[in-house]
Amino acid sequence: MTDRKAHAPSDEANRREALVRASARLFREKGFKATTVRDIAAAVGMRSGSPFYHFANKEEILRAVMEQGLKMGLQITTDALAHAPTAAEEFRALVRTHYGILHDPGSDFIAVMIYEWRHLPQGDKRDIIALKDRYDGLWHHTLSQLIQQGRLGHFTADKSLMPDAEKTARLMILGAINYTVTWFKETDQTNNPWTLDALIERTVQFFLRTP
Amino acid sequence: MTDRKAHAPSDEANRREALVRASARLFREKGFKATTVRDIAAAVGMRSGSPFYHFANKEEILRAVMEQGLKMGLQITTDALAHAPTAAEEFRALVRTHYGILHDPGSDFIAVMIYEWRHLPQGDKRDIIALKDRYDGLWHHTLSQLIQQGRLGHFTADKSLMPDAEKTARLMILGAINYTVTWFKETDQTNNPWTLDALIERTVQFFLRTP
DNA sequence: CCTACCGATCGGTAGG
DNA sequence: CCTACCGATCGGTAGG
Repeated sequence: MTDRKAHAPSDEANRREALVRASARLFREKGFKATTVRDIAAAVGMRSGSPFYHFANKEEILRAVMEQGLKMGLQITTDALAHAPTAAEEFRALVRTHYGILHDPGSDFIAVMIYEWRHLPQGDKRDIIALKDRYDGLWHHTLSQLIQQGRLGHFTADKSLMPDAEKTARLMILGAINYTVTWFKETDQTNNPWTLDALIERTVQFFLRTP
Repeated sequence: MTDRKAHAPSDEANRREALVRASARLFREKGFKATTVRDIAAAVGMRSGSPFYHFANKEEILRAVMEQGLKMGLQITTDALAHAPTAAEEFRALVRTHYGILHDPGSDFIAVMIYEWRHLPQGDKRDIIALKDRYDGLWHHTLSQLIQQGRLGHFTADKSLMPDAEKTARLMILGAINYTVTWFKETDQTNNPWTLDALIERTVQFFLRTP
């Protein structure tokens, strides 16, 4: 019954998806401005004008990269949290998952968001920020508990002196992890002590106080 | 005796300096690739071809921005450390000075280094890294003492389990501070609790354990 | 440091 | 999704 000559809707979606993934990798490697539409087209075997069949302009691709990154990030983080029995285990899951989002192969979307934020058109920023706020909410939930348990940060006992303790902790911890996009490269070298697993372990040990 | 028609060497140096400062601001605002040589020339009142009298190409300007930023950073940090009587006071001075390097008005050089590192030609990277290593050395000196005093990070008592404790602490703390270039904007709004001074205070309180 | 300019490249489009 | 193309812009240079 299906017309074999017509493309199924999923075909078009697949090509679009391929463009987004290739763009994410190129944007991360070379930057948004230094990546040409011709680079993107070539990466998926198209001619130079064809990406504009799927996207109105280059900025639309950037938006799609960030949107997909945040939606995937929200999904896998929610899943990871579901299996954590304690706040400390939640924290470990958050750190591990966030590092994965930044450094797993083929996962360039959030790194692009960090580096190329200023090239996103103003109007699109609002939508992306709304997604990012949901992601921050997951961290907020866990960090609040850990602070009340006195397991995060060297704040003074008097809570009134540090009303933004959770926000401070969140900005510092996520900042430290996000900044690894500028220097961390996983290598296959034997004896390299800075594997991704080691980085996760050291990060947790540095920030989380054992009771 | 001086020929009044000839430019003194300092005139040329002043124009070069103006180009570097204007470029730093533009590179930070728009990015290296999105900033045109015409933008830079216009910012100092030159015509489009004239920056090439001072620099061989656009990348040379980027290199000058980073080099000047690190040299200035080394200078003011060394000065700030000279007046700190204890390791804890050194830490406070390092945090305060580093935030100043990132957020003081007219101080865009290191922010550009963070964002535009990949656009620096390979050969230039080595020289800049050498300067950066000297800067890291200042932090290393202070952080090592604080770790031995047990005032930094939640490492286990057994030191052998965390041989890279100082490096971990340095990467996490400098990462957290450097990442503020992506979100921190000083505003004049009354009642805004996130002034630069508050950020410095919260950062120190978060990372440094009071004995 | 300016004038005048060049070759290359880029994002995007019309028509199929 | 391709072919063929355009207007605009860009880094950089020659000659003064």
